[in-house]
Amino acid sequence: MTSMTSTGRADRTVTMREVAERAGVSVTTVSHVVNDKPGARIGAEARARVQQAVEELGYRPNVLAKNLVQGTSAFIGLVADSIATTPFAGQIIRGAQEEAWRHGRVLLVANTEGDEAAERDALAMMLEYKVRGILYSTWNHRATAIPDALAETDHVLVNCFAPGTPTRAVVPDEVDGGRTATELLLSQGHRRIAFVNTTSPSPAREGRLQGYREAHAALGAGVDEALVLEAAPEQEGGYAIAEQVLSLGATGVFCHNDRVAMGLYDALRERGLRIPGDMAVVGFDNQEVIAGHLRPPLSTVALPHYELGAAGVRVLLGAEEVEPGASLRVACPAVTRSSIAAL
Amino acid sequence: MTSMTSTGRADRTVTMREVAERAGVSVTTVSHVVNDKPGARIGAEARARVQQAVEELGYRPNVLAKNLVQGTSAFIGLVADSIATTPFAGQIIRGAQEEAWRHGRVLLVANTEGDEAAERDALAMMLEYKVRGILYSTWNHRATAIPDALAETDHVLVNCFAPGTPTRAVVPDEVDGGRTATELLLSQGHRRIAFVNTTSPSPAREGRLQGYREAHAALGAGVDEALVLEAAPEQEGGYAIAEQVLSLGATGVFCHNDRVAMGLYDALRERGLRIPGDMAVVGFDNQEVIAGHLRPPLSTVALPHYELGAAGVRVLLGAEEVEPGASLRVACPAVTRSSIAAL
DNA sequence: TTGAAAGCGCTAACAC
DNA sequence: GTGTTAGCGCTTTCAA
Repeated sequence: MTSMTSTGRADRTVTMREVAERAGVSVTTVSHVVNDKPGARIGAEARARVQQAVEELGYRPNVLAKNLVQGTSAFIGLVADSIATTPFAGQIIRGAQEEAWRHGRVLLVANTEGDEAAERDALAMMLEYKVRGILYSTWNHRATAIPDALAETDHVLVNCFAPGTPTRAVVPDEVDGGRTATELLLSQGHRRIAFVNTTSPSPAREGRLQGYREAHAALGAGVDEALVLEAAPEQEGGYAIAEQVLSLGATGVFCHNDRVAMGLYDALRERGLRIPGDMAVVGFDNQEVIAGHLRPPLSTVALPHYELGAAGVRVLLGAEEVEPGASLRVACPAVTRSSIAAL
Repeated sequence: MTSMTSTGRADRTVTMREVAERAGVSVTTVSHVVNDKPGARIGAEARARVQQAVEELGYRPNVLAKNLVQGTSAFIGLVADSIATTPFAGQIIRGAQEEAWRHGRVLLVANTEGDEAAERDALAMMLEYKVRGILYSTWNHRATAIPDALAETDHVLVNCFAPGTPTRAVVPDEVDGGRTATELLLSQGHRRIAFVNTTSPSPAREGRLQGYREAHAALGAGVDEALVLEAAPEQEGGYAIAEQVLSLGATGVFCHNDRVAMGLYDALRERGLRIPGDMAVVGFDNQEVIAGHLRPPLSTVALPHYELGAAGVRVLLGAEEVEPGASLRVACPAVTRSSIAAL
């Protein structure tokens, strides 16, 4: 047992040489045993002595030294523009983190909160740590310009894309999501489905609308363009749009996101209307705290953040193929709860 | 300019020796210039040549090599039990991340999602990277047992504590929080304040109740024990407890958390009651998506997750002093919105 | 089956 | 002012 300080820290760092000495073998042998080198003929007796020495000394290999000699690090960098604002970034990080781990890699995370200097510093740091590659992610799906430093290493964009560059990206399939959300309502017999889209231009806005149209088209049903509304993508927007939705005679609503749905819930309730009886509601995002706990729980479509992060790592490591300049589109699965009923 | 592959990766790694050669100086000189060594007498001319060479070659120092020779790494490990379940863990990570950065350190994050094997692996990994120390955190404030491997390096607990050990911890000040929440109501003249506590035993449960009592005591006001209720710490619990709160003749409620408050909102609204007119409501946690957007926006008390992470780093680095076995208590600030009105 | 030795990229004496 | 040199802890030929 090594001695400890009052706060419990082991004060000496055990090296391979010490293990070798105690086991009475060379460092080469220790290296072979510790790394379980295939094709290394080590006597059972020597191996045992090494293992015992490792145990007794509490030896931990120094990965930094190993990386240095091998010329490769196991690091993957992830720069996120915001881990504060939403729980979304957390899921991207988690997905990347776990997938990296599965491949024996370690994630170096930096959040820039949109600050350019912070971003530059973060990238420099990652490059100095000789990362295997960098994942550049944004919390909301959008087009972005990529910083120059990224070019110094392999990189993949996550939840964003850089039009007109050869950069590979992994993004949510908004069209698929819009279609899925609409189908949730169509499949229950609804035919007058209002779509409360967001007012801010974005891939989500265009994509989900297209999905809404496609879902109708697939059924040979037409879309009454009057049913396509717009509101600020927040509770307040959903609350304010209720009147219009009602006046249009819709029996179901597809909201741009869960927060809009939450606001709509409030407005409907104030009018004494019931969900899903008087109005079926579908959200988007699957923001747990909201969707899972509204009354009634909200049926919605999930933004696949975890999967985005995980796929990003796979693309970076070449485990998943994506053409230069292309985007891998990840499906947005339906999450059925109880805010929809058959018409 | 170094040549690039189709995906934009620089394919060669430039070393200090190459910079030295191109600048026509020794590596020592390069090292001095690059690190801006204090007390290094370098001629203006040589310095300029080095800087130019660095620029032209696109040289990036190899931190791993530097760490190796200096015997110290700039890594700090953070193991979190859950970055998935709540947005809270994200804030702890962010706080730790940014504070570490301020001290020139890099955070190595691992999330275990409660899995023991994952935790063991994560700790082993961090130890192998020769971290300066480890932050061990949980998403909710609670007592915890600490894994043996932690003893191998300096460590600090964040949002949890290990009773009966010399481990230092950083936790939210629940008593302060409970007092703050109660005072929000008391200061508006409310005297019959119901407290919907959680049913699960925890520091939060005991602490907030104590704070509730202290706030009353400070005013010389007694506490009617009948006003202290309990409910499952979720929307559903808040919804179900409404009847009791009302029957007690309370004019204000302090809810164990924002989700309980959200459920209570629903129940009050169903009865045609208005907030804050008919009932003033205070939550706890300051869970943005909820508290900031309920109708009316919820006054609450914030759990200082960011600050917990940041303080953890400071304690670990010795920038903030904490006795072995002691806990640093971080205040829970009030966040005033519009769910309270003067009586 | 095992060991000696070179060297990864860098820093830090110490010499010039 | 600037260069030489000896490692940091490890892997990896190559030889024994």
